[in-house]
Amino acid sequence: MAKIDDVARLAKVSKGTVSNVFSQKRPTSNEVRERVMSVSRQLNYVPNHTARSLVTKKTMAIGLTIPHGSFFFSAFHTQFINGVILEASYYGYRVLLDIIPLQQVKTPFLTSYPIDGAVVMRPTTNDERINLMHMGQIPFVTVGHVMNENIEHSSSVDNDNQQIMFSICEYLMDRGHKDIMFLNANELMTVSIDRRDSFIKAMNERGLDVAEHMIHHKPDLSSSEYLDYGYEETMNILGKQKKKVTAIIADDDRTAFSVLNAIKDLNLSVPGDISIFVICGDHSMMVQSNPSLTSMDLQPSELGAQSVRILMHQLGVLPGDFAENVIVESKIIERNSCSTI
Amino acid sequence: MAKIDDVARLAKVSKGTVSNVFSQKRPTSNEVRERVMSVSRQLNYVPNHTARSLVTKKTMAIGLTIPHGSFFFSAFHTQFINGVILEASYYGYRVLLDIIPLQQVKTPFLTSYPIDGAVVMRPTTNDERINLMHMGQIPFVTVGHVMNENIEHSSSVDNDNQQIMFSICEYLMDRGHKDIMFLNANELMTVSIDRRDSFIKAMNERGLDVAEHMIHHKPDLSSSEYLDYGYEETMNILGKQKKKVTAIIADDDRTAFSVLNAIKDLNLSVPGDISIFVICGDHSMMVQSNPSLTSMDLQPSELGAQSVRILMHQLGVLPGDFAENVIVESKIIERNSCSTI
DNA sequence: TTGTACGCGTTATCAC
DNA sequence: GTGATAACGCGTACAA
Repeated sequence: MAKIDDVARLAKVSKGTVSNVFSQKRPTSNEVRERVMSVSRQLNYVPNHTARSLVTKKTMAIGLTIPHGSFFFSAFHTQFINGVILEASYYGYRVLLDIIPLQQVKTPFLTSYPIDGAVVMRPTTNDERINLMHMGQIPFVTVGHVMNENIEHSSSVDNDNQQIMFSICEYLMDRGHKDIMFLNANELMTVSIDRRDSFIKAMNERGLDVAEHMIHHKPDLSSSEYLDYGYEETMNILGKQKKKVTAIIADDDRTAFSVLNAIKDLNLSVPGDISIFVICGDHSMMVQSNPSLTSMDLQPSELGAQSVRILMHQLGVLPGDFAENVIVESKIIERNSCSTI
Repeated sequence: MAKIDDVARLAKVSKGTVSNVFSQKRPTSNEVRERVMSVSRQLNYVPNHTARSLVTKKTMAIGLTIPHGSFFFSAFHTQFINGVILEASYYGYRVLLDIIPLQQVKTPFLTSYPIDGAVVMRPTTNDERINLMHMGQIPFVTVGHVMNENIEHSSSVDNDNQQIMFSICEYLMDRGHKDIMFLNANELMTVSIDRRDSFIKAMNERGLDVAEHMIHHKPDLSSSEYLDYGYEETMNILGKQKKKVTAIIADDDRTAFSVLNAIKDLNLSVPGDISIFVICGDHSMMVQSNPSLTSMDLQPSELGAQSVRILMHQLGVLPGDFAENVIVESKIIERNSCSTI
């Protein structure tokens, strides 16, 4: 690989000039620029990213940490990631995927992170990843709010989880449903805590109690039940335990589909016997299902884009003030999986 | 941020010793190690990744280039990415997501890539990304074979596309289907060329011609028809043009679902009137569909893992010889979307 | 085992 | 507008 000195020598200019030609931080004369570029092409020279980073202290990359225990993305994750990538590339940033293995490694981080900031998806209570960001002084934005001790302020993007659960419950209760089962996300995620609390609150406000068997949490990846969570819970509660359930709220598309299969195997129908409401539902997947699934549009792509934008503000790439905690709109998309009883 | 000198001073050792404690490239006495680690914790010191990279010439990251024109992942991509990430993390490597915008930027790369190697998904003919890797001397592995001029040898992982198409055609023809429509992937991808050729060959060998309207290619992202490709083509050929079609081969899950919707709107049924076969079908999605969709299991996760393994060989992380071109097994998973006529 | 000088490739900061 | 030189933070020979 050719280096800057080689170019400087052949173009009969100094290193600094070559640097300026590429970085465009200072003007250069046309003549010199042409010469430098010509020699660079000839030598197949490009500035060394690492050396540049060492002095600018910018890696031009942001980290994207995928949540604990959800290694198999749902459409929500996919859309979210798309939003992040697109927005980041807009500012010249790349995205470094970051997976924290469930089994914590002995030496978590034997080196600093080669990133300028991070987007943390779906934090858990006392999320270790966030403590590390905090300690490492790495600017970060979470999707879902932070519940770590010692961390007071931090940027976040989220939907209004309380409003979401209230809307869903209201929607179902207005249609006569009282026995609503909630298949929540993994219980470690703060967003699932928010939603559970709001679910109970919404039910209580209408004078309805929530029995313990009406709320379930997705097991984590290590569990053998991970993939068939929706199926298992539905078979267990509706089939084996014969509990009365007229509506099921499913956290994501996979869970919902899994529930559909269980309902079929129980010789029940949707929405005739059971209504289904999906929280994180991708439009194209909801539509293709039979019946099509009523869901909440959480705008995952917008969540991703917004989180990057906040990060860019923190990094000083985007100027001006910015809201530390942004709420992205969400609304009900009515399809054919909920009926009135 | 504390640096290595600070630690060395406080621990009363030299820089070199601190370096050795962290890199473990040379043995150090217990006593010294303890002292260094203690001071490091106290100072919140971690080695600087960038500085380390500058001298080791390794970034410990691999690039993952997502294909042109398929910004919305299908389950195939998701599974593949999972395989890549998991396998890479096993070797201590991170994954840098790399999207090449459709609109080529004027200055494609004003800097070297901060990666040690790359996995290139679904290359196109004369894929520009591959030329860049080639020029930049970056080791890479493609998923699907390379069709670039000037590039003779290159590592790749793939399924046996010819065998796949022959198996599918045989499967359908054995059930009496002669009028098979193929909704292929984007025509730029080499894998779609392989499959198209094999499709025609398989049909011809049984004495069947393939009319032009029986093969279609997914438009690229910029097209407004991108999202509803399967729906549009089905409505057009079966509905508007009233062509005879008894079976449809869909490239991926989204296309298949989209086809299902069209068939429903045409008041036809699956598999009664039309049989459907999916090439890249995610199990959990195929199963949930009604009827469940017969598909090929391409083992995307295994494709991902294998591609990383080959890359690790190229990088010298994994010792020994290795096959340059690996074929991953694929087999038909029979479900309920194909019938005999 | 430990300490030291030097190299890695670039950018920033001065002079000119 | 351009040239020389000092950082940037770490790894690694080499000498001790």
